[in-house]
Amino acid sequence: MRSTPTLDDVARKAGVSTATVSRCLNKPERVVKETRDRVLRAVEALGYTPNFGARVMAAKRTFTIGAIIPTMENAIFARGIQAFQEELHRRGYSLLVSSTGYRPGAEEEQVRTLVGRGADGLLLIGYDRDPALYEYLDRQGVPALIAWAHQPQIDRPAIGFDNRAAMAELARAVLARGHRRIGVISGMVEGNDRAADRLKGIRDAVQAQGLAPADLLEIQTPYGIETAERAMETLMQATPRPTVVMCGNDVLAAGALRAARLMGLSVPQDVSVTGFDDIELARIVTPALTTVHLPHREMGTKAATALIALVEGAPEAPTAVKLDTVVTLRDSLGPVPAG
Amino acid sequence: MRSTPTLDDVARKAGVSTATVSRCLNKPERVVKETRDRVLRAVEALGYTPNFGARVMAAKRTFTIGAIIPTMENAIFARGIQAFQEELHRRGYSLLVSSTGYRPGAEEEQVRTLVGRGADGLLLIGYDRDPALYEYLDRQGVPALIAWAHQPQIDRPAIGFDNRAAMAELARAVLARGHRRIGVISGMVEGNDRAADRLKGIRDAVQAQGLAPADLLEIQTPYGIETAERAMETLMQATPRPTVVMCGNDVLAAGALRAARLMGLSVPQDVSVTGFDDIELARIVTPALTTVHLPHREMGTKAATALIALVEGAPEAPTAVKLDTVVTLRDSLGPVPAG
DNA sequence: AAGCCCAATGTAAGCGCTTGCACAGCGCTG
DNA sequence: CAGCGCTGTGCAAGCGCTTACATTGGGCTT
Repeated sequence: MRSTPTLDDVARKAGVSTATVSRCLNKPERVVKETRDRVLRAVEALGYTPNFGARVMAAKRTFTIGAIIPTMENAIFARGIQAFQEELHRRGYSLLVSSTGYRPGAEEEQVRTLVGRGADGLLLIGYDRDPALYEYLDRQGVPALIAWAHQPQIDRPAIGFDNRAAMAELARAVLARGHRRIGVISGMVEGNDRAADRLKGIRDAVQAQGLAPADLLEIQTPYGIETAERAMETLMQATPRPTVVMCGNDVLAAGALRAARLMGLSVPQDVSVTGFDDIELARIVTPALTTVHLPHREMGTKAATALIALVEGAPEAPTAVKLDTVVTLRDSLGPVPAG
Repeated sequence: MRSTPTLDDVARKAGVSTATVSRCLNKPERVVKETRDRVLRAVEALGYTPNFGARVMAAKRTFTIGAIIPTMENAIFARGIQAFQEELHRRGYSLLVSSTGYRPGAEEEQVRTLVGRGADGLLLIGYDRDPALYEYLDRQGVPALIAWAHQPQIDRPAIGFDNRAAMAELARAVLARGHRRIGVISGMVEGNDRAADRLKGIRDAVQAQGLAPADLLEIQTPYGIETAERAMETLMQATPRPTVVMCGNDVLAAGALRAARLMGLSVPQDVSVTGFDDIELARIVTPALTTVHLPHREMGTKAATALIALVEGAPEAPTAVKLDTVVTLRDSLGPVPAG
């Protein structure tokens, strides 16, 4: 049984040294065409594939990027990561994915694992994490790009959306329709700056309107249809009842919509509902969701480009990039009900 | 600047040899507790992480599994892969993901890339592919597990569902409600045995009922809400109009539902609609979808276990595993309309 | 024609880890 | 109490590749 051919085998077959073979494969321009052809023919004949481990060890590069996300089950991550992977692949990199399931502490462990595996760069979600982790990455010399968030005042390479401003804009649209009693179903904000920012955005707009914080009925709940249904039920029992429920994302909004239907409330006649993200779901539910559109695919693609630039030590360090969001009005938001 | 600690550093700090440290990490039972504790303390203190490349090279294992899926944007893959990754992580493996976007030929290239990167095993979707690819994998000694499909007559490790039987069962439920004029919106069957099997399942049931194939109005279309809407419009223009439209998956069904609404048809009074997969969507749309529930998470988890067993050369080669599916009746399927 | 430079290639030193083998020290057996 | 088998540890040889540095030899310059 002959085992997989090595560089040595190729070198011997082509009658050159291993160094030359290696150069042929990595910096072809440093080898004269004639030699190169001979080597490449030998590579072909032997069906040689470089041994990944050895290459990593010697070159200290893996052409692998790691991404740590909360979960692939949320369409927004799935979509962004999909685009990210496609672009990475186009550029010759592979993607190692890992998920935390929103478990605190899980991220740190995964960062270590991925760095240990030699990931050349990391894609991380949001800013919120132990500063020690950032130090660790700096010390290891592994560049990290923050995605799905954008905070210009923080000096870290990032690409994302201004969740706070976007949600504030949506809230203004809500206020403009006369709503003053506002229910909020937010995701858990701890360790999730996107959720926190969205909540802040609502408060910003409400305050700017001169309303008291008490006019805001806030509930925090883990993401999920069912949890949102429970939250909606609670909200609808308040007196006076909110005339609109703003949700931290579309999934929560879908749950709210469902709960409303089960309670016999029609949307938007009895109560309005808004979402955030504009995933496919938003257009499918009845009534269609008023939400904020986020260009997830564009973000994924640009994240790949930026991270590769970082990894390859591009001259100009990419900094915080903000992607535009669009408040998208659909049927789930109506004027405040009479009475 | 001190760089990353190595095995040597740990060994020196703990006052043992590198061999002992290595054993502590890999086969703890071969080291006496006292020594082990000392070593682990040193590991902790130094913040040591094994160097991946070196480990791969010495051990000839990467502890990396590759998965090639059509796209993460479909919830069924996202969910299954999420569970797959979680289990892999639990067992000390990492996941390299790659997607084909249903592009023919893309898979072969990705298989080569992943094998080149030293993936210890591969997760592939469905059976349908060039036999040369299987040969290549066999030659390279890289085990592959087929997921999301199950064909007992093919002797390959696989884990999935009997799409054909499951769809046939759903079709029988449809027929039992009196429907005889059946529209079908299927995914593209070429190179997609899941889609093909589901279509066959419908035909099986219809034939068993003694109906003519012409009673089936079939349309194939790429997966997507919009494409399904177009297909639904076409179907609804047929005379006589189908009284039920069976869709290849829930996403297509969601599109069909939407098109029906836009055409002013109510479901299930004017026309019934069924889906397949039972993703979240199915419970959210109005009316809720009658569909076939597939245990995607369970499949992902079991796939991880099975693939690791394969990789680690477990004595009993796992073979084709079939997971149970459940026809789930909801409001979108009603009796055949009168008249 | 000697001397130089440079391009093309070879030599060999690791990279950090795993693991087969050797060895020391112990408690038993006979 | 010699001899044995075990267990726990150390020694050191690679694993296959990249790359700094050394070597070679042809074409120029002067």
